Amino acid sequence: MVHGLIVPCLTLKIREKLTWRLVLGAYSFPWEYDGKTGHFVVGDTVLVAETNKDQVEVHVYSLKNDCTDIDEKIIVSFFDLRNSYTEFYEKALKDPLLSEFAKKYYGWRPRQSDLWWATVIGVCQQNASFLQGWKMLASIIKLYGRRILVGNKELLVPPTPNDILKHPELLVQAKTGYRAETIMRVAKLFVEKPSSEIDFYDLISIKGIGEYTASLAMVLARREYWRAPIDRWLKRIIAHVYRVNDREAPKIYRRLWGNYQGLAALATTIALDAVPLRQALKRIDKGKTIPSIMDKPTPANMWMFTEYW
DNA sequence: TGCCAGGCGGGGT
DNA sequence: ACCCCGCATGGC
Repeated sequence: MVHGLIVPCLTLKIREKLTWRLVLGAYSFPWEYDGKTGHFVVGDTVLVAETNKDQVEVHVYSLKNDCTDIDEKIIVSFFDLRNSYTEFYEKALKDPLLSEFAKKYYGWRPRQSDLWWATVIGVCQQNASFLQGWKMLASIIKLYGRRILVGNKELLVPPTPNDILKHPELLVQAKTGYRAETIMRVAKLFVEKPSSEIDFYDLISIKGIGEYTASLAMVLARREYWRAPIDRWLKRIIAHVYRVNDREAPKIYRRLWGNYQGLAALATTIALDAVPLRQALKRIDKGKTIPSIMDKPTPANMWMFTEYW
């Protein structure tokens, strides 16, 4: 149990209309988003985003009892407010798979992740379903038990690389299986080298991290949207939608999405509720290409399912 | 029960 | 460059 000392530093009213419900809610646990307010730990700060209709106010709190060096850039960067994403959405509106999603959620973009945790997210997605992977992540968070109190809200926070190295046995308890060894090697890298100096090649040279995982991490943490985290799931979907061989899928995706392959890949997982491949292909054939599952967790609604995590 | 699921690496050809 | 297999685990 860790309680940081929380100090309010600044508040910013945001003008951009971003389909905030999805910006704050996609891939969020219940302790991060409750349908109205988002709580996100960003480095040594906590961002609290309060929505009121389509108005949003973001408060930045310091975990270090010190507001020096804290400015609006943290918020701008976290939500990528400097970029409008129009080029992506122009493409998406014309795409057979993403047009409905783009129409309904125009302006959505991923929040910026911490590179360390983004890499763990990637590892937990390896050879596992959406639900299995995110259960692992929730289990890791709960077992290591880092918490921050913001007002009367208790935030659960992912373990640090040092936490992992100190208690590696909890990874097995979290049902990560053979991924535990990989996560430990990742933790070791992040202890040895400052996160800001770690790049794609550092990640991919770790045993257990391949192109998919490293690409996903760089998409989530660095917004390197030109990278293509194409797994078996997306490869088959691409082949199905654009009527090409599996083998040609990466080439076609690059041609179609160019600098936005990573963004398109993430949007696709949300649009199809990350259902397993067979179901995903059926959904595409039926034209159900926006989030629609309500009775179990999906990328779009996982914040509603307290009992699953 | 056995097999699959958002990968990966090692060992074959 | 390919192809193939094993790998922890949970869910069906």
